[in-house]
Amino acid sequence: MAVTIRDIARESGVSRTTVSRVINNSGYVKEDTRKKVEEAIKKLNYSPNAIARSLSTQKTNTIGVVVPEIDNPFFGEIVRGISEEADKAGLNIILCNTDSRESKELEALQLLKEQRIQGILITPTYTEDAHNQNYMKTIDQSGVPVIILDGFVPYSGFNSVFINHKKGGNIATQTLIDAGHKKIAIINGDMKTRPARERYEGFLSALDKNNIQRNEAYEFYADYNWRKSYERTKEILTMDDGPTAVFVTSNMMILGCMRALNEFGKRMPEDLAIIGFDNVDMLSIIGMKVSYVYGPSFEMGRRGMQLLRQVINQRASGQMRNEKTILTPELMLKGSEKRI
Amino acid sequence: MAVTIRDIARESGVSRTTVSRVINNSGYVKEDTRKKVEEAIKKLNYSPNAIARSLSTQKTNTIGVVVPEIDNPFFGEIVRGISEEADKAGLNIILCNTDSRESKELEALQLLKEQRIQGILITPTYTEDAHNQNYMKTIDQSGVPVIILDGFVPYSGFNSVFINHKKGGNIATQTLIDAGHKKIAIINGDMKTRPARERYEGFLSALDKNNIQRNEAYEFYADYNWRKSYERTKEILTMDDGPTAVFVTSNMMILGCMRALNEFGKRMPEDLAIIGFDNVDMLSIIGMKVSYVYGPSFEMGRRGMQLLRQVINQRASGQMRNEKTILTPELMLKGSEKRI
DNA sequence: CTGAAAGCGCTAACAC
DNA sequence: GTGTTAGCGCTTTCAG
Repeated sequence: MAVTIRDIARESGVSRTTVSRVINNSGYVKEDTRKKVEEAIKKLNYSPNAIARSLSTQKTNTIGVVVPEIDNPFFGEIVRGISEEADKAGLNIILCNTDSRESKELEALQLLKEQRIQGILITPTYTEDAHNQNYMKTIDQSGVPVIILDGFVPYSGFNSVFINHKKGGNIATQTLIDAGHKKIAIINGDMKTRPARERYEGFLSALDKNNIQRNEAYEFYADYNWRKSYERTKEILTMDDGPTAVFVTSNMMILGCMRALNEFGKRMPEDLAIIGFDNVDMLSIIGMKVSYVYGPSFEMGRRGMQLLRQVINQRASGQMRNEKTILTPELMLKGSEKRI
Repeated sequence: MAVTIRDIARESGVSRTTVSRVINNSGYVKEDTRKKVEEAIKKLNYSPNAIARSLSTQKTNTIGVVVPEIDNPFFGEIVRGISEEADKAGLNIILCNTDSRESKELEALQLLKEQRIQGILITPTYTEDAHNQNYMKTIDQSGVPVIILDGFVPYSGFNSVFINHKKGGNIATQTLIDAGHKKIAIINGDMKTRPARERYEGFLSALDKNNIQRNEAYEFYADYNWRKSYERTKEILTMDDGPTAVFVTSNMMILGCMRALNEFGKRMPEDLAIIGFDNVDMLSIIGMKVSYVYGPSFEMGRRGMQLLRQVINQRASGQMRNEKTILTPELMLKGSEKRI
């Protein structure tokens, strides 16, 4: 059915070996024969079979990417970063979306293993039990490098790229302090997750450094969920002796916060100063100038892919180091953090 | 290096064929031998080589997905829809992101062809010249079904899934009319693109049906760009005898429109009634209740994948029909369309 | 410079 | 029920 290297060989009157040579630009081949072969290729509209090649060379030039929700721009940006870097290296991407479900994550891992990919980049779903993690460990040790992107605490044994959430939390909080605030609240995500814990640490360390007493009444949790953040913000707005500023630690939660402000007819920073985390540039577009600390998702994808390539090469030369890349978030000031 | 079917055969004292049978659950195999084989598989931690299988069966169980910008949630949702449906059918996805560049689109197509994927789902980049389109035609005719998602006018010969943009434009405009508006503007995207053209048609047809005179002074273009839409909206707000309502035909453009309203301290629908297109639910979250016509991106992905499976089956049985699925957008009312 | 031959890991008639 | 054998389409020694 499909035209193979054999057909090209026949058509151009050479051996399959020679055809292979011109396709891969390897070894010597007389200019004349090369011409003939190339003509045959064009004539028969031949395109090499990557599957057969992979089987023969034991290299698929394919990597696996596993994310929890591809329609969240945070992950979309990661994937774009990976893709950009993968293109440069001529690597294909098999994408697996897990809907944040452990079971699908495991399936994805198994599938990728069968596809004999050269490496895996994964943003793991938060999970209490260690099953998937162990499986990833097994894969990694069996020779397929696994790179963790923005993973949770337990994933410490892997090559990985992290965002420095603690630093980010620190920057955010310090920014509020620098603007003159002393009564500072936090609306944080699920403390079982790494980003939430670390952002919280950064928050505390900034308070501490500035000799501001920690106030538990100002510490809220909203589970990365906009509805809950909306509720928490309403609480804040109706407190006696409430905070003058609040650090809202994720993109979805800042939306809920804005909703509450709108509903109460409150303005920032006059009524409440705000600083966010993640990319909420969209709010700037519509004219709501919310300052935030940007967690570089695109960059994380790029660096993850670079790290993967590096690890592949290292292992090829028998090394087995453990690499961590840590990215520092960037402060984006828009005015919402200013002093009352 | 890696453990193969041969090792399992040796370990369990049967032939490779038998091992293959238990792996694929095909043919008869005595319960006893099955046990033995399964144990060996577990013991040696064997995982079948999908590449070898693909070569042997001439089926990769993989499809290609080509999108212009994976970090735009519109495409993220499409991919999620595809992914969900692909999982059901046990198909893998090779993802190609083109950054809206023709050249990368072509590369992606070539690459996918070499990977011997079973079909392609593509949201084509708008392009003046027909080169990529012809290439896709060639691929399609060579036996690899190509499905177009939300494509432009020229892609009429392909199996495809479209959103009924005309209907959407009509619904949006009719909604404004029903709310009592007669002076209705449109801020539209690039008229070289299919969605813009069709939404415009729908806009006109609604006016026409209600005997409202078309007013060219109320027709604006902003190229799917929020900045331009911001500028156009400012123009609208400062017009003598300006419109009382405006249909803004894309998600990014509605953001620019909101910016202008905010800046001018104008309210909707009192000062200007608004209706949007695409998914702008995020605005609702923060408390800006903008009505819109939702173009079902997730659904488009799902249906595209379903269509692909159907086409694959049809062709296997020698048929070659041309299928089009057309999805009707859904009206999401939030109040911004109400009468002055 | 070019070709013969073996092999990558698996499946699928076909025979036993 | 199970094994033998012949590929799938390509690369890669090794000879020549």
